[in-house]
Amino acid sequence: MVKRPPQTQGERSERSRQQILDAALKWFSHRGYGATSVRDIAEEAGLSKGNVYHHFPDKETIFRALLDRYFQAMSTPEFPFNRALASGTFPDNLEALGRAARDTVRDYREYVALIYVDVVEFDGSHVRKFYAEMADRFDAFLKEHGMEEPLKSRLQEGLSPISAVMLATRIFYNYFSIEILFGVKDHFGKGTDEVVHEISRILRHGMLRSYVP
Amino acid sequence: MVKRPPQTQGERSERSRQQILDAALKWFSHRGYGATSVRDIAEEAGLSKGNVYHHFPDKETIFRALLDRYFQAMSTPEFPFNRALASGTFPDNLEALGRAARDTVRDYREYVALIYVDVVEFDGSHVRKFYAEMADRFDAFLKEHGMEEPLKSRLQEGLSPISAVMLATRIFYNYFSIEILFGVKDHFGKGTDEVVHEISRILRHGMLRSYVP
DNA sequence: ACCAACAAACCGACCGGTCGGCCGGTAAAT
DNA sequence: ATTTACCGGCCGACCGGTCGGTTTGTTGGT
Repeated sequence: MVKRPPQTQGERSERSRQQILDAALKWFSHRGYGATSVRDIAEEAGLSKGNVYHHFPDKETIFRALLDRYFQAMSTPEFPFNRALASGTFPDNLEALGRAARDTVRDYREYVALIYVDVVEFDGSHVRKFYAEMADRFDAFLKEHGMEEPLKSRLQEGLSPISAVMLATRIFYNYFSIEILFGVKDHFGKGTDEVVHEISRILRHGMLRSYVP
Repeated sequence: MVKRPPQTQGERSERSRQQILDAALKWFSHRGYGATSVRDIAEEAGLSKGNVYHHFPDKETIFRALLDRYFQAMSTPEFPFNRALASGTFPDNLEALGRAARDTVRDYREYVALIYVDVVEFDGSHVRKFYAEMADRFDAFLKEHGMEEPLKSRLQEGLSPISAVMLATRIFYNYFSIEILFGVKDHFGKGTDEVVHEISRILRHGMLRSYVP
């Protein structure tokens, strides 16, 4: 006697919803929004087109739901990059942040592609808020973890902790976006680990030889 | 008696070609490849759809021609960023490079959007080569301008000039892509000029206070 | 009995690409 | 200098097929 899960209506409904979102993520991230048809999504999800419209009012709502999924995931403490940021002392953990950025882009590459889709086809209207609030989120994060003051005392005179963290975050995310999304291995002309180490060194101590003032 | 330019066939043909490319750039960069119709392009160019197919064998060739246009422009010495790189001493001219990156993204924002389109809808197949060869291009550029050795002697032990230039280039381009393409002003939480200055400082001397070893 | 979950038929608009043919510029033949 | 033959630029109709969204109807859990 197999234990058939009874599967209530609510469970079935939620399951279909997620199937639709998963299918839409796959298509939107590989063909863009406008070129993806609701038929493609329905077929990929194993449901009828009518059913898709039963769960979502229209195509754009599906797209927005996917970006919400992503931004919500990025805001939890369990998010790999946030874990890396919280578990070490910045900027001593720059190499770990680099690896976390790589893992993030690798695991969420389809969502990152969605950002490009939004910038092109929606003028960035769905992602703008997220990027505009990024600095404030890092600020709150540093304060919550009691990192701001100790970090500030280690930084160069007049350098804000937020700028330092933002800079490191952006360069690592950008590097691995090109490696993973663009499909370009070693575009700095050398291996990934070496690049992460070199970037970390430069961010910590600069590219110029130290000079005695 | 108005001096009507006689306009030979060849001139007319070239003019139509450019009108098609300009129209295609506008649509591809705002709606993506798949969601842009050849009718849109023809209408925007003031030509018939049949005529578009007289000048280009198919839709994808138009897209490729646009990316070629862009990459060709970026490879000339007259390109603003290349001029800035050639006209100062790296990394003393980081602020100038930052401004050149801003001007570039501003002037070529539609082409930058095309890169996102290619990554999403063509898996990056048309832009991959350009990014894969970027480090080599910078290497050749530095050698041609006799910058490599003097720069190397100023850099930290074991730091390659290419990595230094690549890092600076990527972070500035990325910063202004978010500002201009994503439409997010001051996403580091402070004004643009200040960010460029802060990034330049960090790249040159690091974020950490100097220490006596 | 009722309503959520689903499928399928359907709508008008639009898709990329092709086609036949018109028209004016170009050049060889006269 | 004129005629004639040709060619490239160009147009609009047309092809089979697909689009986002709606409507209608069936099924099955509650």
